[in-house]
Amino acid sequence: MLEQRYFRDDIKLAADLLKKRGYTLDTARINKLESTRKSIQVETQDLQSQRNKKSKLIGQEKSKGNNATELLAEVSSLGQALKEKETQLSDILNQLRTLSLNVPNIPHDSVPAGKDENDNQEIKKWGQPKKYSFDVLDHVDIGAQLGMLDFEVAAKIAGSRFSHMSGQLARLHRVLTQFMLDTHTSEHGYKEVYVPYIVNEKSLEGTGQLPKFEQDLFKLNTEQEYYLIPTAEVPVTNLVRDTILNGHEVPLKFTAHTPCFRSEAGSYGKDTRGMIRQHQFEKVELVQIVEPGKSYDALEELTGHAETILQKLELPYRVVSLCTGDLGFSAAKTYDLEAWLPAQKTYREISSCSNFESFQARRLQARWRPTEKGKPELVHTVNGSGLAVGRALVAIMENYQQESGAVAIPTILQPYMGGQKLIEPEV
RNA sequence: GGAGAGGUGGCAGAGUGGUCGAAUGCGGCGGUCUUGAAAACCGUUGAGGGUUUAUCCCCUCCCAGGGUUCGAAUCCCUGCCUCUCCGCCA
Repeated sequence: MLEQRYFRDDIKLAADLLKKRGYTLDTARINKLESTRKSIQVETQDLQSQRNKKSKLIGQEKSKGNNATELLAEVSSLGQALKEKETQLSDILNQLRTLSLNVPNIPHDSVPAGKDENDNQEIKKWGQPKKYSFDVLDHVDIGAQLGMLDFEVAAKIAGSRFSHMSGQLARLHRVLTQFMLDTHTSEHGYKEVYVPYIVNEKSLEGTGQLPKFEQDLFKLNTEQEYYLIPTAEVPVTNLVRDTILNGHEVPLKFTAHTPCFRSEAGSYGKDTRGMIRQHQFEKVELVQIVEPGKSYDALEELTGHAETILQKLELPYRVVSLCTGDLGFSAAKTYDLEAWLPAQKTYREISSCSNFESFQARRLQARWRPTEKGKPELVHTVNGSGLAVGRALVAIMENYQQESGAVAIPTILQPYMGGQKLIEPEV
């Protein structure tokens, strides 16, 4: 959600800024709503004020033992008009709210202009893709050869876009999250949190998934409006919903490991092979709640924390700054980390780190008090994956594959795997 | 799942339908006193919004949403949450 002042004082500017990301703001409608809002609000408040005064007088008269028939008549005639105005006002406020909940964030100045992912800007590259003396396989074939990755049985149990792992591969998958969490808590200063995997509408509205992206979510068929989380960003960021933090509490740095559930509606035919795009996957998330002036530093820092994981795993990757056209709904700026996949001979997204500025905070009413006596201000929220565990596993399988069909274990993970250096096919 | 109790300001805790945005206590902030601090005393202390250059002024908010009423923190309905007891259970 954008600042109200954009709608009131500078709608032209807002429209121009949003144009950059290919969004057309309905300025005519907003202007109209805004001007009626203004007059109706003033009228409503005036009527309310009259009513309050007269009702108070009635009370005073009655306590003196007088009967205030005249006043009573005056006020009840106000009642009808007031009720009408109040309904009109709340109707307009609702319309404005719905409208603003559907307006995306404004891209930061530093975001490269562009239409789609082809215009994203590569910021840096790290590591050298290995040369292989044999024909590389993709993770699906590697997994099949190991006998530890099975999509058919997953399809039987659930359906398409699910996976089943077993043995050492399942262990490596688990160990990866362990390693990521340990790194972020002990080296990067994040506090580990455990959170619900099911959330209510309010939480999803707070982080921007609702009302616009309901079709991407799994909604539970229960009496209450429950959804499975699409990312830990939702429950973790909502920790600070409706709170005013003291100056010394900021920044907050949280990390959480959760499963993520995405309906992937509208991605038919995309990444149908393998575990790149699943309905259920694991992710270690990084979330920072920071003061407004520091959110861009925090974004750089947090992105670095995610990069650290890739570096420790010795996986070649690159950092890409998403262009205005490819930016997510809530983000003001996003870096994607893309790991090298030898089978696809390309870099694929494995983490996405974004600064939302005050966009989420405004929806969440997440604020802080800069000074003891000062007025509360909105915080900024920054988050990123650190990393997507399934995709990290894919990257390891493909980058560390051996001619024998085995997969080497990255040095950093070997202690977690009981000193084992290799995952070999089951006989 | 059954039975009961309750949700009020940073916290604790009052509140006969009529100056209640809310007593009181604690905490916080400012001051007096003190070499300094503590104690004591005095004052102050919620959030959002409208109008305004600003002050003033006004409106809304006592879990949420409806309703009754000239007037609701107080009465009625619905939902959510918390607590206690019983049952079941990882």
